[in-house]
Amino acid sequence: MLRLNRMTDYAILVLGVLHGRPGQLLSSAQIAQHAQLTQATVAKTIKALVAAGLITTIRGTKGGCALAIPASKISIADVIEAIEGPIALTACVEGADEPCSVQQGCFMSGSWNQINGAIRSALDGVSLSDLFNPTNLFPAALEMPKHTETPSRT
Amino acid sequence: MLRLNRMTDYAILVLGVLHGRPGQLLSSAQIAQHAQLTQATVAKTIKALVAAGLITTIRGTKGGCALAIPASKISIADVIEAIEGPIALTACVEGADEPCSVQQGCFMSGSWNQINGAIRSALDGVSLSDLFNPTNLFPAALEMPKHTETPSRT
DNA sequence: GTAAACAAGACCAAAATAGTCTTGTTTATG
DNA sequence: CATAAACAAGACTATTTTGGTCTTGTTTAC
Repeated sequence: MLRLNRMTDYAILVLGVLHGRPGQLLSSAQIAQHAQLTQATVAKTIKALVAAGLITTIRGTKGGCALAIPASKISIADVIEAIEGPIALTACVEGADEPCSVQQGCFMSGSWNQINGAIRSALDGVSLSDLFNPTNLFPAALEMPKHTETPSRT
Repeated sequence: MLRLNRMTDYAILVLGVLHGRPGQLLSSAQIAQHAQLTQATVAKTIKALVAAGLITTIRGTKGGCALAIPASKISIADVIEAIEGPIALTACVEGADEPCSVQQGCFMSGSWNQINGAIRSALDGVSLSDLFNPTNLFPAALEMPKHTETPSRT
């Protein structure tokens, strides 16, 4: 199923909230409220997004988070990599933690790298603003929708 | 990480064994031996591959398995779908079991479908024979390598 | 100094995955 | 026709991964 894990889903939600309120510093509690998640879960998500350089935070009272770079410059691939690590279908790939133990390196790795590259560029080709403002698809401008229930993507 | 689950890895191994011995009927025990897996695990893998129509089996003594269609006609996407179900990054997609509960359908689904389509075609573009005979990449003909240890792909 | 906010990691719970086992059916062979 | 070899199918268990919570610490505005 190649499913994204739930944390990645949350990350997209969090980024969507920030995207919908440009220029504002939002606390993790505020984000949690808008995304319908607990503050603890949002904090965990934020940690990964900060580490990846996608959002910036300011500590202390009056602190909060904001997008570090414009949503149009953040690709889906960036988000997935921030949460789940490198995008690759197997470990038979350069830089994998635990290389395939098949003799003389995996004979398939060439093809897998090709596949992974194609997937990577598919994910790189869609930015968060494409995702949040699908005005290309539906010319009538849409508001940033509010998630009112659990995200629930299988 | 978008990783394939281990069963899919096994499936590719099993198909690789069959591909390496064209025209032969191999029992699950023989396949298990060549793939360095237990017979029970191979049997489970075979079940899914048969259900997907990728291999055929003959029951009874002298029975066994063989590829149902040439390896060049089986894409990676076929194998993944056989084991893991539909290829899609989220459930925000037509036909998902549990649709995203966001109001009025998920506003992102258009973009996700686009992404999923790109991934799907990347996986569709590589056949098992591409994977097993990467002669395009390395002109010198390579033998079907033997997996001598656990597949171990993370 | 106090409270609001981020930071980081330990830890527990729940869910998904992998693997095993048992029982049943089919069929070639002597 | 009995037997053994092979597939078929599903129940069940164990392991691993993931998700979520909790605690403690640091920073900073007031």
